[in-house]
Formats: sequence, structure tokens, C-alpha cells
Amino acid sequence: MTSDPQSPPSDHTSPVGFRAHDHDSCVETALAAAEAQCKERGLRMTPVRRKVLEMLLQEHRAMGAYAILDRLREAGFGSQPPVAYRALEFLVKNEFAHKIERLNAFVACSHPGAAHSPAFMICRKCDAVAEAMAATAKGGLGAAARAAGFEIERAVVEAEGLCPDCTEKAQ
Amino acid sequence: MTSDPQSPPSDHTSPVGFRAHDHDSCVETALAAAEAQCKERGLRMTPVRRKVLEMLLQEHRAMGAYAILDRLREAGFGSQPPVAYRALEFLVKNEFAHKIERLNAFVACSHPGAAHSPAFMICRKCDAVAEAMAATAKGGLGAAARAAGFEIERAVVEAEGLCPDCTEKAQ
DNA sequence: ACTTGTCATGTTATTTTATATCATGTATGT
DNA sequence: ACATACATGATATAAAATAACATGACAAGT
Repeated sequence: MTSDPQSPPSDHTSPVGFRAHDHDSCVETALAAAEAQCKERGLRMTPVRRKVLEMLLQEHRAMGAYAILDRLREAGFGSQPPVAYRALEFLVKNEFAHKIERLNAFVACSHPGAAHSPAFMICRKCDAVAEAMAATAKGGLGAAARAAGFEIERAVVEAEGLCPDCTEKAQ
Repeated sequence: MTSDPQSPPSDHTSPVGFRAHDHDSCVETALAAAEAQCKERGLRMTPVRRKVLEMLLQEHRAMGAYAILDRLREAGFGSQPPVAYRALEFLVKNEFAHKIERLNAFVACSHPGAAHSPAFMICRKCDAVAEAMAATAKGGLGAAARAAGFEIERAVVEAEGLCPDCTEKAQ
């Protein structure tokens, strides 16, 4: 798939991904980076895993495990839920992808390699997802946690709303 | 089953916001406040809804819909999923309770009445949940959203880690 | 080449979480 | 007392996730 029917053209350079960009090259780059990472860290980027990551990168929005599974089937891989869930587990564990809890769905990571605690912006209309870096420890939550003596290990930060494109269209 | 092996002793000094307090009175107070709110806003705090809220307040930790359903059955209410989900939907919609997306579970609201965008701290060991006020619009995410032209309508903020008690015990 | 251990894949079955739908019941205002 | 809006109950099914077990690929050591 070379042109995503959902995403509108735009010439704007954007911080985090609601705007159009050279998608093919971005997928290529990200895949290559992931492979390199794997080699470096002694991980195995197998065909299923690679395929799932590629799908997520192509899509550039949250995909459910069963949508992924359908595509795996089409591509000739196993078609039972564990096949998809296992690939996703690998990708998520190694931060090549993230789970969006709010949607029970998955997205490719936009900042591969970077140690991160991601925050997401999810468009409720077109389901586009942009990833930003969260500074959980700094914000009000970090303060509250310190005050309460709570040790944050991991944080889910998911904002829901309207992406720029959908906001425009709404007017 | 009347005593869930998972659930902690329901004595009146369980942690809330990770701190011991007079639980019975806190439940009473919160229930009364909720009833008052309902009267004020023209909402109907029916028996099932009240019972579910009471359970959540008593428990003071995240409960799954089916755990709630079990208890409803014991209490003589309907025992099919929609009964629990509908009560929960009402409570969540009106902010008497919140859904913890990370756990597919529900907690009573700790700041009833206050207009809020909650943030949670979830202990991965004992499942206690504390609610804080999130200042999404102010933090890094708010800035990223403005930069990206994204309009935040709602945010899920859930930190996972160790509560003070479990941190102590771990040492 | 052969064996062994580790990790990945495939399949079956089941569990857990959540909704759609339709019938019935109950509270409230007129 | 009636209409009507909202709540509940029950049946059925969908959607998301995992357990358990068998098979296969592959690299490391002999």
C-alpha cells in the first residue's frame, strides 16, 4: 500500500505525525532501524514479527490484534490468535511498538531506540495516533507520586481528542 | 463465594490513597455525597447502581466487571453481564467511578463532585489504586498537543508501580 | 554429523471482557 | 390513571486475550 486513503495530503512539516510525510521511506527506515537494533541486542526479528511491525508502520494508526491476524493470514502466516499476540508481545516488550490501552490496539513506535515513556494522542474520529515523549516524573503526577510515596515504574498516558485534520473538517 | 481469596481484608483501615483511614465512614460519606449529587443533577441512584458504588468504595481497589457481577448475584440482583456493565456505565459517565484501562477494571472516584481529569497510581503488587488530579493541559503532553494542533478532550493517565506499603515490604 | 538446549511457530481449546437485542418493569409528570 | 422515559432482566453473541501442548528452526558444544 503506497498511499493511505485515510490520510490527507499536507505540505506541513510536523512534530509528531498527524501530517502526511513520505510514508514509504519512513517505513523502510524504521524497519531497517529495528533490524539493526535487534542485531545489536541479540534479538530475533523473525518473518512474522517483521511483518507485523511492517503492518503497524504502514498503517500508522492503532490496529487491533485481530485485524493484524487477518493480514497475517492473508500473507500466509499462522492464523490463530497466539501468532499475532506473540509477535505483538515481542514488539511491545522491545519497544518497537506500543499498546494503546484505551483501544486495545497497537501502534508502531515513533521513536525507536530512544529510551522512552511514551504518551499518545489519539484522534477519536480517524483513529490516527501520534506519539510524544511523556515526562511523567516531572508533571503533577510525579509530584503526587512522590508525595504519596509511590514508585512509578511505568505510565500509560493517552489523550483522546481531535487531530488537526479532523478539527479542520469539523468546521 | 463470600470471601474472595484475592480480596484483602475489608476492615476499616485499608489503604486509600495508600493511607489508612476510617473506611466505614468514608464509604458512608461518599455514598451520601453521591446520592446528594444525583438528586441535584436529576440522576437516579437506583439500588443496583448504589450497590455497585458501595462495593467499589468498600474495596478501594480496581474491580473487574465480572467480580462485581458475582457480588451482585450474591446480593440478589440480576446476574448477567449487562447488569454490571450498565451500572458501571452510569457511574463512570457521571464520574462516581472511573475505568482503569490498564486493568479493564473499575474504581470508585476519590474526588466526587470535583470536575476532574483523574490520574491513577496503581500498585502492581497489591492492586491498590490511588487517584490524583491530572493537569494534562499543563504538562509536556499539553505542550506537545498544542504544537501538533491536537485538541485534547479527555486523557487516560495511569502510573503503575509500587505503593508505599509494598515498597516497604520489599525491603 | 549429532545431540542438546533455547527459542519460535502452529494449533486447539478456553477464558475474560464487553455488547446487541428484545422483553418487561418501574418511576415521574401530567 | 396514563403516557413515556428510563431501568432492569435475560438470551445470545462478539471481541480480546491466554493456557497448554506439539512441532520446528537454529545455534553451541561435543
